[in-house]
Amino acid sequence: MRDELRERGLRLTPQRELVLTAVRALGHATPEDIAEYIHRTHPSINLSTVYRNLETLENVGLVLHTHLGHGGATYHAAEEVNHLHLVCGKCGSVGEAPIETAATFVNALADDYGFKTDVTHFAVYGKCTKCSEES
Amino acid sequence: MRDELRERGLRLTPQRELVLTAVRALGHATPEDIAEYIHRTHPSINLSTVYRNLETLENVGLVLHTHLGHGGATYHAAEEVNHLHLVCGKCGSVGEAPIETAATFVNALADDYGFKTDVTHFAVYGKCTKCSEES
DNA sequence: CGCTAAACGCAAATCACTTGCAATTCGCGC
DNA sequence: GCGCGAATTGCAAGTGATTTGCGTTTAGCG
Repeated sequence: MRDELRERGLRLTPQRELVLTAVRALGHATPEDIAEYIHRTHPSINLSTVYRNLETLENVGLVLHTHLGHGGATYHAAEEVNHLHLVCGKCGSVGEAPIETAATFVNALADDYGFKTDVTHFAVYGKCTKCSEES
Repeated sequence: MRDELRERGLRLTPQRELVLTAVRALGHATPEDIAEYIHRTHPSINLSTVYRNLETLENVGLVLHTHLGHGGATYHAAEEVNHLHLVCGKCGSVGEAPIETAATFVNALADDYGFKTDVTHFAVYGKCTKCSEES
């Protein structure tokens, strides 16, 4: 990590390391979640520092974000993002499905429209099993 | 339209009609776009009125919204939403593809995970033809 | 060590909506 | 037609999430 940063003239600060650790520990996490998590052990870290570091780490490629709901983005460690997100519009739950499920769909878009899909960046929206049964 | 509204105890105000007209005229439009469009002919309409009417019209089923980018939602007339949205993360362009393209994908999610996908609500994210060629 | 650009903390600013409220107006009933 | 109550509007203030300006601190090359 230190090297990946230094290559781009960036520094490895304690705060930056904490943000990455938090992202890795939390899975799907909003900037707020991440800040709160870090606060438990390091109360002095500033929310804007968390935002700035998420951006930096994303540029370097160590984390990335996905849009799961109407609200804000959620961040993931780069090596963890190997699934689709299935967001339920009713109960808000976030399910997962292997990327391969979308393989033929992605290929069709590539072949017919020249569009290279990044299926992990946006959520797949709909209704989960539970909510479908209920209503 | 008047009737669809009245059935629910709602009124047909000039502003409400303007909002629907604007949505139909604009295609993919943010609330801001819609307000601006209406402002050209009716400068006195308030932004919050636009937001409130979009919500109302959405409840009635005359319009609906989709999440295309990092920013806000974009609204469509209900009868126009018969396509997927292909959002380019680089140039921001919004392409379209017929819903059927996703049919097998949607079925796979339904069969394997019991998840009922609404493919129009969120965008498909990736890189468009042009941007793929360039970089 | 010393220095300088990168990164921080903090407070204020911005953005995209949302809400409270008093004034207006639609549209059913007379 | 006219009145009246509830729906709707305009305006201004309020949120929640994120960004930005800036003076201070600090990582890390030399």
